[in-house]
Amino acid sequence: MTSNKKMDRAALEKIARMFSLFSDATRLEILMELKEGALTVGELVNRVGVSQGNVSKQLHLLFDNGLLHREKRGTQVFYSLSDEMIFPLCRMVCDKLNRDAQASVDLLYHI
Amino acid sequence: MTSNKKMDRAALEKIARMFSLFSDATRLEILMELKEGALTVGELVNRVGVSQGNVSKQLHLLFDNGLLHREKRGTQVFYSLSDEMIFPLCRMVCDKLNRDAQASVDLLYHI
DNA sequence: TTCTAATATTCCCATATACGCATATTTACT
DNA sequence: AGTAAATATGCGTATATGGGAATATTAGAA
Repeated sequence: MTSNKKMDRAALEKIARMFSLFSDATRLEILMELKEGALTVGELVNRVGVSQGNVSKQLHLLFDNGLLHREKRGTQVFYSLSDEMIFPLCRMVCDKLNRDAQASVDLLYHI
Repeated sequence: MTSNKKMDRAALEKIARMFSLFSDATRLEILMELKEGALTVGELVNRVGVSQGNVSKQLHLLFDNGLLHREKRGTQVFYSLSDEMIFPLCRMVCDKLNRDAQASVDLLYHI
């Protein structure tokens, strides 16, 4: 786990796959909307600006990869976060982007 | 920054773009190889199992997005990490994958 | 059962991209 | 200048995928 040995390709592919789940704005938006709690597919369709079919597909993708929890209630399906990891992850990326943006400002300032 | 307001689409696209840089095993491998310090393109070609042209392209992609530092020395080019963010990011993803794997084991164990 | 609402799935299209190969470019050295 | 080494770039291809539209499926209500 904490070894220094080179990470093998298979492990890197799994990690890459997980990152790829976060590499789409629509999926990120879905995850953000779920921050406060479970929502139905329909409610997510209302909030995110894409088709119902697409929302459903993205939800399944996230669910299949262990990022969402699913609960059917009548004809509705409630999805909720099964892992809060996404928030600190986004936070780190945001901080990096902000650092870069600030660096650009500093550069301009220097002129 | 710490507001609760909904993150807008443009911000999410930027974040998604950054995640997409980490969503390829070859790029992750390059980043891992650079953990101990700067390496030339040629050395990276030796360590990562893809063509020279491809390594060069991935390096440029990472460089253009502010993840690598570049230094020409004669005919060689040394690339090094300009941001260590990738390691805690990978760590969190790894931990998540390990939790899931462990959960699978537990599930089997339960039978 | 029939109808309706909610969700899932299929089909198709357009775009993105990882990759190898070949070639161009750059830099140092003779 | 000419050559060789290192890196970058252009081209073509195969694959992946986000998206909408249409359709199928599921489950409750009448």
